[in-house]
Amino acid sequence: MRRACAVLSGQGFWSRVRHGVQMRTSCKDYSRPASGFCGQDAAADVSGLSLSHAKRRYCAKETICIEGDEVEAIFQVIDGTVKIYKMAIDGKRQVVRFLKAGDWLADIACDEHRHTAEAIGDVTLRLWPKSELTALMRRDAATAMMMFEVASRSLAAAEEQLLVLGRKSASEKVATFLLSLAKPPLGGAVEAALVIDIPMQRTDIADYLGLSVETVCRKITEFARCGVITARTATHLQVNNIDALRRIASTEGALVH
Amino acid sequence: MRRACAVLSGQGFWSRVRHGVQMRTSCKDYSRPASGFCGQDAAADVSGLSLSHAKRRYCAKETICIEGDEVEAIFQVIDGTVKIYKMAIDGKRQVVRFLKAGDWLADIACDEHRHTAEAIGDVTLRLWPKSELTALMRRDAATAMMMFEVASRSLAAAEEQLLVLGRKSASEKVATFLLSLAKPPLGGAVEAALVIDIPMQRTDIADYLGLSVETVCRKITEFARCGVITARTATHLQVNNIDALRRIASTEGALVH
DNA sequence: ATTCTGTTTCAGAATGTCTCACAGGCGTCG
DNA sequence: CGACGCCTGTGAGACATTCTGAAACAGAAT
Repeated sequence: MRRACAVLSGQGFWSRVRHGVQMRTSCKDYSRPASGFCGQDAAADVSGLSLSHAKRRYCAKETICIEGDEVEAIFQVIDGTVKIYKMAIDGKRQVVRFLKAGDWLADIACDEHRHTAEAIGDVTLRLWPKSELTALMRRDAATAMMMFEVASRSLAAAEEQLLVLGRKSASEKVATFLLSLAKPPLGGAVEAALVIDIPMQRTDIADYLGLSVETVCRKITEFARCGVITARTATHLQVNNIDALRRIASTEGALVH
Repeated sequence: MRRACAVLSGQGFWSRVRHGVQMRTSCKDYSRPASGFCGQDAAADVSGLSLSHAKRRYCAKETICIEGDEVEAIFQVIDGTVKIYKMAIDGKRQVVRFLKAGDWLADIACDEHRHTAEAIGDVTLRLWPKSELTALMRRDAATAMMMFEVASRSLAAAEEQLLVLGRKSASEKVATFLLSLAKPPLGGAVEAALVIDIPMQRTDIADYLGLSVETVCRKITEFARCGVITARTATHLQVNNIDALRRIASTEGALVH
């Protein structure tokens, strides 16, 4: 049903990257300033690896890698948001997670990508050839340790999401999701008049939370009606009462019934 | 509601382990032969670590570690099954995964346990002090690499489970679960007259699949009525038609209805 | 400005799952 | 031995969410 993939296979991946060839077409110009910071997390810097590695820009909706393809590269998001999803054979889709600046996609342990990655909006990535990183990990304990921590963080997030998917109601799911976006990106940013930016579409949110698009829309509208949030635009919400949102996110089943 | 935990805190953990003191009481005798193999996976052996490390037996329903407690040890399951779960503040429970022989629980990257671990039936673990393993990982790339692979495997399993929880129906969930148990433990074991052993209770399965106990029971009965499986006892099911089970597990939404 | 495409929202009907209640089997314990 | 608790299995009704189809709406392209 939704399959638009499986068009471009994994051959010649690196040559395409190095020569800057677009894997998908119809891109705009890259006039934005390139934000040069590399990861918000200190531990996210690869000590042993030269940071001069291939940076690559992807434009909105461009596919970065496809589930089932051979893993040739590991990447870290420098700027933008990437969605990672899996598809069941019957077309059902599950967004596994969203990657923000600083996050890694490190499928090194398997030969095939376990998910499809797609750019939401324009995205800048730093790419590392799998073979190179693997070799480095084998001889440099610090790098291996760092990658272990990357994997552990992903695991913690995935397990947190299991609780959300398995045991939370639609309201709780949406509230939890909004809260996860409401986290100030880095220090500062107090509670008052918190405006959150939602780069992904409602469809993606639905597939991330295991809901239908309609339910996601409805719940957001519902929160707005209660005054908990104010919808400025579809992509910008203002959180008026973050405590109420927190209550909805976790205690609903216990208190409200 | 279900909280029986938080009784025993993490202090003196290692002394209890080394002296073989039971964390919970009322245990039966340990008359079973101790199966001495360590992990079914070649990669699961820690090359640099002495295998003479503390082995510890836990009896059925004994708590191994508690969510929120300080992480003092990493363990590998030698024999038996362990369930790993998280609790929401309102008492909702989500079983994150079940650990079989050879599986690891390696929460090293964080200071606090992200989940509670509890023995299902009697269990034998091999325990490694966190500090020791961390130190070894820092100086031995092979160990760090191995732990990275352990974390990656867990991540792959968790992400697979996200798809199950988020996008599968009750029938699909239960069928998928039964199939995961039906995997022959190690080579051999052909299709014909496959009998699967279910060590965990219906409640645990329900909390693993994000269903109610009743639904789990109902679906298993349903499969039995269709002749796909035969229920010998509650803990032993015979799979008569594994292909039908596979169909139910993945294509139901697409074909039927 | 106008068309086009895709997103967001809405409402009613259909359905799946949960909740609540209870019965039977089994082992434990007094 | 019977009482009790725990786990499993079953039924009927209530509820939440999805499905279906349709209508506004926005942004991009023409």
